[in-house]
Amino acid sequence: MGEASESLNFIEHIIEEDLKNGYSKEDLRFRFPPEPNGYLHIGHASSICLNFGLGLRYNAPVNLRFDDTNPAKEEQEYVDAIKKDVEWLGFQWDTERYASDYFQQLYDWAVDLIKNGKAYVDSQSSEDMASQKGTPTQPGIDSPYRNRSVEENLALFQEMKDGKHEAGAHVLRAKINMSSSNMLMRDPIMYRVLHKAHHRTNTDWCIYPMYDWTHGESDYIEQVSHSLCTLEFAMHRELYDWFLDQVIDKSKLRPKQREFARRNLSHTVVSKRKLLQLVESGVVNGWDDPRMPTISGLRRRGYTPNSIKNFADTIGIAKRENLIDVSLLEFHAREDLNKTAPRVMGVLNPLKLVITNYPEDKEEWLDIENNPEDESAGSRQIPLSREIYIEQEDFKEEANRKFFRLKLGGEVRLKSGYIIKAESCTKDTDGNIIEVQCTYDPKSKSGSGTEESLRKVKGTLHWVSCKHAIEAEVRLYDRLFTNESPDSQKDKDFMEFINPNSLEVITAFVEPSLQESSPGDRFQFQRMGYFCVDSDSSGEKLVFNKTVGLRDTWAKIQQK
RNA sequence: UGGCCUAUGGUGUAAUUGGCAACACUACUGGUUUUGGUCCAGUCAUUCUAGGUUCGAGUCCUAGUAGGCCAACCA
Repeated sequence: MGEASESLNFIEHIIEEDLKNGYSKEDLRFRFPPEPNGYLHIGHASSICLNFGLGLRYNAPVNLRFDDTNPAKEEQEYVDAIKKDVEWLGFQWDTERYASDYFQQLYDWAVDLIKNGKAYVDSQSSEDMASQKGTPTQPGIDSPYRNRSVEENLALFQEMKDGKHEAGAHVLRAKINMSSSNMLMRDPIMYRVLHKAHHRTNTDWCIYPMYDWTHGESDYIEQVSHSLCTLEFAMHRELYDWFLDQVIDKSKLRPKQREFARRNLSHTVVSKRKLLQLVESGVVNGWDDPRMPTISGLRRRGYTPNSIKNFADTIGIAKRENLIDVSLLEFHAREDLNKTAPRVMGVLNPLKLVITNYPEDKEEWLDIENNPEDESAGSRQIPLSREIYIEQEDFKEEANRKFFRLKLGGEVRLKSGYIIKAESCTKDTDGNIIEVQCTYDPKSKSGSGTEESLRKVKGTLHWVSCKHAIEAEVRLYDRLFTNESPDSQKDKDFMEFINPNSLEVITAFVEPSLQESSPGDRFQFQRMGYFCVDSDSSGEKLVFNKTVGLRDTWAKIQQK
């Protein structure tokens, strides 16, 4: 596949530069390193596309590595969900790894560090250690335990490992520099005691390594060439390199960490912690609620893997702050679905329409194309009878010239059917229109080739035959937050911006062919938008999620 | 008061490394259309500011300004 444009992002420039300076292409290796403490979201999708995209571009292996060093938060459920999401996006990892695979190696290296006087056991409370840490503008002070003997450190660390100490009693710290301008270099913790079962190693360990000690060494073990992470880890790079220096064998490849800005999406939050909060507070119905910006939520909403990958490619990768408008994500959904989603008829807000000159007992099946964008999609038949449903907003008693739809005395075409003319309408006692009476021109049948069928009328309506229609639940979604950047408002919690109307459930009428649909199927409801069969759907009761509406020029005209 | 990072249309990303600021989205104009969809054509920028180097600066230099990040036994 030739890229239309050959513009490179800054990460690719770095790799190209490395290649130019003697790096062998065979040495390139990447990794996607999620922590299994939540579901993946659209921001992760961007990172997945970056890392796996690099793998594809350079024909290099990409590992899926679970950063599972904190059994207090991590669960197998998340591991499974993450694997499913990456696979669904269409990527294949080289090997499945776990940081926990390296616990023994990490431990052995830690012992080496102690022997080399590069690490020590600190036996203070976390409060005491925090108070000694200093501030960004003031240096910290040394721990009273900083100069313990190697023998004592070794013995204590062994006891920690053997479970002889309570959580919090001791930690292993790297001995670096308590007055570094980088707070992370002020003797960072490498290990803490934690009497918690781990989802993979169970109770084998009661000390667990910290992120900084684990991540770079894991990259080194896997011989990852370029370790890409988000900007908030930029300050960690110095420590990443320091830890690497302690164990590196010069004959092996030295991984390098580079940082990119996380992608923020408007009108939502992209943070596992905040998404968890939405789930636990019941604002949404789970991680895969179609309103969630999680990969599983987008999948259930009806997004395709392609739409998400194209989105990620389009927004690219850089180092500056950003807030990507959700309309760009929606564009990619439409773009992909337009080419692939079969068109069907579905009336969301039904208004009954009677064709008074259409025989009472007559019904006919009309040919209709499945997708005008895809000839090979073929056609199907839909039933017409004397009584049909049209969309409420498609009829007005009177309207100006800009209204192309049905009005009294006006004509309109029923999609793939006949031209009808509105003669009269019926209202209830409140003045609401409850029925429209029309006549049709029997010679105007679509595709019949008659002079009448070739007549141009301005409007075309979608419709379904009353007696053939099937009822379906349709879930309409709106943005989850009313603010475009809910979590960056000063003095306001993001929960204050929740849109109370983000979900609307209605009963619609859809064409009978949809009876055969199954969960995950995606359709375009003609003139309305893209819809996806929900996992709650069954033969008894069809349930559709609205993925995204069609572009609506008419709505814009009305606004003026 | 310290350190690190970043500034290009309303939004996101480019710019052959000093040579006509490009692509996509959004918005707005028109055209086509049996989806007010799709498709097609067009419009929308003092590259944060001020100086400097240069025939030539988004790119290099100097000084500012603005924003983000950094003190969890989280990752």
